[in-house]
Amino acid sequence: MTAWPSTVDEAVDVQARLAPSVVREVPPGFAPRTAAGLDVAYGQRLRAAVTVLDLDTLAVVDQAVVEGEATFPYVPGLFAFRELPALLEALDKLSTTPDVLVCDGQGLAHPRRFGLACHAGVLTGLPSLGVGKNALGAYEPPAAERGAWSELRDEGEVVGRALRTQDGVKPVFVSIGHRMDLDTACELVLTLTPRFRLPETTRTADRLSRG
DNA sequence: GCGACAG
DNA sequence: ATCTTGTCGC
Repeated sequence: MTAWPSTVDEAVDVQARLAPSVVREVPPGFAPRTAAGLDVAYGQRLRAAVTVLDLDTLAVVDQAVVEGEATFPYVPGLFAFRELPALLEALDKLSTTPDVLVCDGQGLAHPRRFGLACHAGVLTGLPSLGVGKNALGAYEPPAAERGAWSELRDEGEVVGRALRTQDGVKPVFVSIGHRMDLDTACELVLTLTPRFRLPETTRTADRLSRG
């Protein structure tokens, strides 16, 4: 439907126009049974992968891969325009609809409050959240135990959390995408990290994207 | 002006 | 993101 922008200015405009659509709360009775992991790998071409995990067993119950050309350069703050087109195609190829999208990157923790996770959520209408390996905003290191967290702030505003998913390892940076709240997002991330720093959704999608 | 800057 | 071997630790 909507064409993807090809310039930085157009992309920034798209973010400004879509940002007000973000819903910062979970749908009534939200009780996700599956979660999707989204990731993209780059080689000669890009490979977008989506895996769908059962939240009880963390087993992969569905997956899809799409290959394509990178149509937008990597520009901090405009990450979604590089990865989202292919990721949406992969989501379309799934035989099931996941209850929540777990994105590899930021959601609300973004200069214009519209990172990849927000963009993915708004365009699909699905609840979503972002888990970044690096932060955009400022934070104080959370306590060393798994489950400990501290606020991620940008320009004085709380935009996410630095969440420790394993004892003594670097925290991940969680922010809401769409139809989501921070408590629920962190709860989900902890469910998805029984053993490693990164969510199983991200890990399985990452493996799939590399073949 | 300079550095920092999700993946 | 990607270029890349061995190595330390559970």
